[in-house]
Amino acid sequence: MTDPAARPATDRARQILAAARTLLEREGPDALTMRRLAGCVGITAPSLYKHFPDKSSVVHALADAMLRETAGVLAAAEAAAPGSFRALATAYRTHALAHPHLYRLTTGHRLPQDLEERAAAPLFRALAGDEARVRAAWAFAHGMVVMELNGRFATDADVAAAWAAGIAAFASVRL
Amino acid sequence: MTDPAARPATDRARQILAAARTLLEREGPDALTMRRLAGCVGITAPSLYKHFPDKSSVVHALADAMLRETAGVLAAAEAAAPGSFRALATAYRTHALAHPHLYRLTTGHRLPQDLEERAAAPLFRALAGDEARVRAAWAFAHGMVVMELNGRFATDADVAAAWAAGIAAFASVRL
DNA sequence: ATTATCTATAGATCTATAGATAATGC
DNA sequence: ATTATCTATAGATCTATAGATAATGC
Repeated sequence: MTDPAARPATDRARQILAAARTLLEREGPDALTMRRLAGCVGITAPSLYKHFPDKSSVVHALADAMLRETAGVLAAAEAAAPGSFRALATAYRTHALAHPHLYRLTTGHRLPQDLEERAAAPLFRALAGDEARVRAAWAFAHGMVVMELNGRFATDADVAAAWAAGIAAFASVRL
Repeated sequence: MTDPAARPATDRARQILAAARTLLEREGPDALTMRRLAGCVGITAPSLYKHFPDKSSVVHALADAMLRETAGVLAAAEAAAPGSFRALATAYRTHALAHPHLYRLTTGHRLPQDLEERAAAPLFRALAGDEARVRAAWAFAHGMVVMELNGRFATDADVAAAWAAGIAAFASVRL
C-alpha cells in the first residue's frame, strides 16, 4: 500500500512484472526495455504506460519484490535452524545465486530502510544483537555473492571453503 | 605488453584514457560515451577509433589500470605495516571510496587472473596463507565497499564499527 | 606515404506522448 | 463513461564506418 508501483493492484500489472522478471533473469538488464517487455506480455510498448508511470517504476517494483522474497527466505531459514548464522548465510547464498540479475538489480538500488531492516532481523538475532558484526557479516555474504556472480574467483578456487571460512569467522565467539 | 588496448602505447591513447577516467568518475557510467569522450579530448567521436578498436577496449583499459593501482596501494600498505590485515583493509577501503565509479567498473569486469592474484598477494601473507580465509576477507572488504558506495547502510549506521568488526573477525586467531 | 582528423551518415535503439479506436461496465 | 489498447511519431541517443582532407615524416 505504500507505493502503488511497488505493490501492483491489477492482474495486468502483476502479469507485466512477472514478465519483466523472467525477461531480466533470462537475458539480463539490457534486454529489459519497454518494447521487449510489452512484447512478452503481448501488447505494444505505449500500453505499458497505462499500468506503470515509467520504466523506473517497473524496475523499482522488481527490486522491491526481490528484497521481500529475500526477507522471507531468511525468515524461513531462521525458523528451520534458529540462531544459526551458517544456515542464514547458506540460504542467502542459494537464493541470490538462483536469481543473478535480480540480485544485482536489487542490491544496486536504494530501498525502503524498514524493508532492509526486516530482512536483516534474523541475522541480528543469530549474531546476538551485535550491530557492527551484523553489518560486517552481511557485507561478507553480499561480497561473496557478487564475486561468485561476476566470476571474480579463480576457476579452481574452493568457493565453498571461502564461505565456510567467513561463516566461521563471524559465527565464532569474540576473542 | 600483454594487451595493446590495456597498455596504451601512444600519448594520445593515454590522454584519451585519462579523459575517460575523469569523465566516468565525474558523471558516471552513462556519461561515458564515445561522443562525450571525444569531446573531452577535443576531437570528434570517429577519431577515437584510430586509437582504440572499440568502446569496450577503452573500458577494459580503465579497469585494468584501476586494478593495477589497487595492487600498488595494497603493496604500499603492506610495506608500511607488514602482516596487518587491518592496514590492508583500510587502504583498500580508502582507495575504493575515492574512485566510486571506477571501482564499480573494475569489479564488474572479469580481469586477467594473474593481475587479481598479484593484487591479493599482500592479503595472502597477512592472513598466514589461508586461501579460504583470504577469499572470505576479500569478499568482506568488497561487500563493505559496495554497500557503502550504494548507500545500503542506514544513515545512522556506524560503518567504521562494521569495518572494525569484520577486521577483527578475520584477523583474529582461529578457534 | 602515413597518420590523424573531419564531415556525413548508416543503422539501431530507446523512452515516452498524442490521438484514434475498440471494448467494457453502468 | 471509462479503460485498454493501437498506430504513428517525436525527440534523443548510441556505436561505428566510409571517404575526403589536412598535416606530418621520410
